[in-house]
Amino acid sequence: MPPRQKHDRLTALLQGAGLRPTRQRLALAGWLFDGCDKHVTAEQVHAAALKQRVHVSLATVYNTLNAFMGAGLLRQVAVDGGQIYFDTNTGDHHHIFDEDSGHLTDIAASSLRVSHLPKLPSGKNLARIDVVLRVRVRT
Amino acid sequence: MPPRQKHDRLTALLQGAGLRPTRQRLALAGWLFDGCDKHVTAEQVHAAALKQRVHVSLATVYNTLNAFMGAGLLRQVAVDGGQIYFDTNTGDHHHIFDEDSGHLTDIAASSLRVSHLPKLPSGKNLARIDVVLRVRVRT
DNA sequence: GTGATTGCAAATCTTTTGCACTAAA
DNA sequence: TTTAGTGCAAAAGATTTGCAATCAC
Repeated sequence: MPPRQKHDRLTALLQGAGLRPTRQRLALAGWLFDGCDKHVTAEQVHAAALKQRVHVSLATVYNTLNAFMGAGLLRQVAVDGGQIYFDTNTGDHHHIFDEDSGHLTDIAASSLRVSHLPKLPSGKNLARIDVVLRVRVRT
Repeated sequence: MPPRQKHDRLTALLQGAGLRPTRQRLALAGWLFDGCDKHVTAEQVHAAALKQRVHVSLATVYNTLNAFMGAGLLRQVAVDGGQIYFDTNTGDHHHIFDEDSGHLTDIAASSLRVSHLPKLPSGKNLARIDVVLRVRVRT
């Protein structure tokens, strides 16, 4: 995609989410939403920004990621207590977590089936089902 | 259960796990493994210990929880990135997570069914399946 | 006795916040 | 011009670690 068109697409994306398309947000969005699904920490996003010579402070990375989350552009995944992973795939899907490497992979919601759900607490609704297949090398 | 018998049970539990039954470990184990499944943070364990007038430092609580984890007496649950939850139920089960209150509830593995699993990365084995049903009040 | 365990404080790591400054609308 | 967003540094929260004192074996 030509740079001009890319810029316009990102600007539309951010404005559509009610976010001002600032230079920092455009840079982060350009990397996050390049079409490849990602599972990243704030630190990794910061490093990626610096690598493409865009100055963004780590605080702004956190602020931006949280803003993107609030706008529904990103999701959080919880796999280990340590740090927060942001998932650029906001569609209906699950994860494979490699316990050896700490690496996350998406799996389509349709590639597995959860059935026979138990009764939920009264007054509560199912918001989402998160499935994590934890794998590791055979011991 | 009489105190003496309880003490012996806990001592056996710790020794069986290869851990020395120190006063602190016995106190924490006595509360953690009282028969009721719990989902707790280190802070909550520390508070519970102090409430029953057992002096344990927070650092020791962490060390102990990690030792219990290594011995397979506890498990970690990841639901939100914030802090680590320790689960006293090490059996095969899943969770309901109440997004409004942050409260976790166990559900028996048999109360739901995960089928049609995708192909796993080659050389890797399925270590565990974690399912979290995220619920909240109807909006 | 000897090595594991503890307590404390300090260090580390991740994330958030306050505030003056800058940039978008 | 008006308000949202940014950068920095400092704060906050969670967890780990170094080391001397203590305890279980």
